[in-house]
Amino acid sequence: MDKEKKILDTALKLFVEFGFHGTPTSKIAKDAGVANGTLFHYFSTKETLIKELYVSIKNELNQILASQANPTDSIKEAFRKLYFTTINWALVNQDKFYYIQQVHFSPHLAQIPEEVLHEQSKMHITFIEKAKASGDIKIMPNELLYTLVNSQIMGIYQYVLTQPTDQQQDSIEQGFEMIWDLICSSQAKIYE
Amino acid sequence: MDKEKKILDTALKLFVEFGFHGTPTSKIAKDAGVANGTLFHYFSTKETLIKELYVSIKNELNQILASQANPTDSIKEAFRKLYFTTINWALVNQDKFYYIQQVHFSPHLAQIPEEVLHEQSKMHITFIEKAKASGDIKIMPNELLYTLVNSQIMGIYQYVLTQPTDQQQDSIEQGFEMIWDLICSSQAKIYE
DNA sequence: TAATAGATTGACTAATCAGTCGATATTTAA
DNA sequence: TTAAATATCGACTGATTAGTCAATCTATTA
Repeated sequence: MDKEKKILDTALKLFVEFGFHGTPTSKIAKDAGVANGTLFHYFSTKETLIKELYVSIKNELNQILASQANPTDSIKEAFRKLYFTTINWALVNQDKFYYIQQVHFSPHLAQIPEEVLHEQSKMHITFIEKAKASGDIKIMPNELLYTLVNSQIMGIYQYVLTQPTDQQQDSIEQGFEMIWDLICSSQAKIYE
Repeated sequence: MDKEKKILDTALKLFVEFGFHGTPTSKIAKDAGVANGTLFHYFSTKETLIKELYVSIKNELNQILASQANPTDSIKEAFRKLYFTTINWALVNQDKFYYIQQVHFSPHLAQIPEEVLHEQSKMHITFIEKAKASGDIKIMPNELLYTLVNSQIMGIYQYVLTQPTDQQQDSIEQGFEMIWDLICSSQAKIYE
């Protein structure tokens, strides 16, 4: 297996379990089955490793979301896909989803260039603008809409985690109706 | 000034800015104006300091919320107070609010005993049960309600942070209408 | 006053860890 | 086949840091 990838995988597992501080690079290398120096051959510093792991995970999710997009979908359908795909991806990749938050609430986030972060949310912002233009969505600032949807997804995800597997999809569905109700314009609702 | 409190205040500031790893105990002691040994007199380990800081902050917020509670308030009014007080407290105490999330997405959370965490959310859970019994709130699991409200508060808070001060209260108000709309029973809505 | 307990100090240490480096192996390209 | 480039190794180091400790100071109490 590709050693660079092995290092990333191992780092993810250890960072999530023991935190950044609690994970020495030597342990990452050892668990990944590579020499100490090899880790620094691929990632010049520990900080670089932390950042590149973050970016690779965000890219993975974004690529999956992009692959689902279908121009002929209605706004609601498109939004539904975004929501379901994200939550289900998070359920299958709990470590990765957790790691995103872990970086988000750490000083490492400030080390990631603004343009990289912007690149990550670009797709969502474009979608939001399209949705608003369609009139299916309440008039509100883009930022607010983005933040609300994000936090709702976080909330539902966290709740679903506490549930038995066979009830999860129902809850996700309910969560979708709620958030859609929250953001769709009442006008659109009437004619729905 | 009380040295123990000075240490906690300094630790908060440094942890938020530089993270747990990036903040040596020696720097906390120095910035707090106490000797190295004094820090360990009050907090036997760095881990203890991290945990006690978390608990003290949560307690502070909970006490403020409890002091606002008024038994004669309607459910909506009581919920409104909870929501407004939390967000406004968060705006005034951004470091503390951030620190709560920082601990939440770190391995340190697992070090805090279940009973302490439960104690922290007890008030909210009691309120949720009262609200549900009143019929003003949609029928849904306590956990879901709790998580949804929490994440909605996080979302609104984060959005409000990006806004100029003079528009913040309006946004918080709008956010309240949204979340109330999300959780109040349609039956109660009709007779409102 | 004398005695006890707690608070405070800062130099010190044992351990850890991020990152280096020179040597060796492997792959690629000419 | 040869040469250059890249990958891999792991012992090593310089710096850092959590936590200790014996000594001193301060407050309380009998």
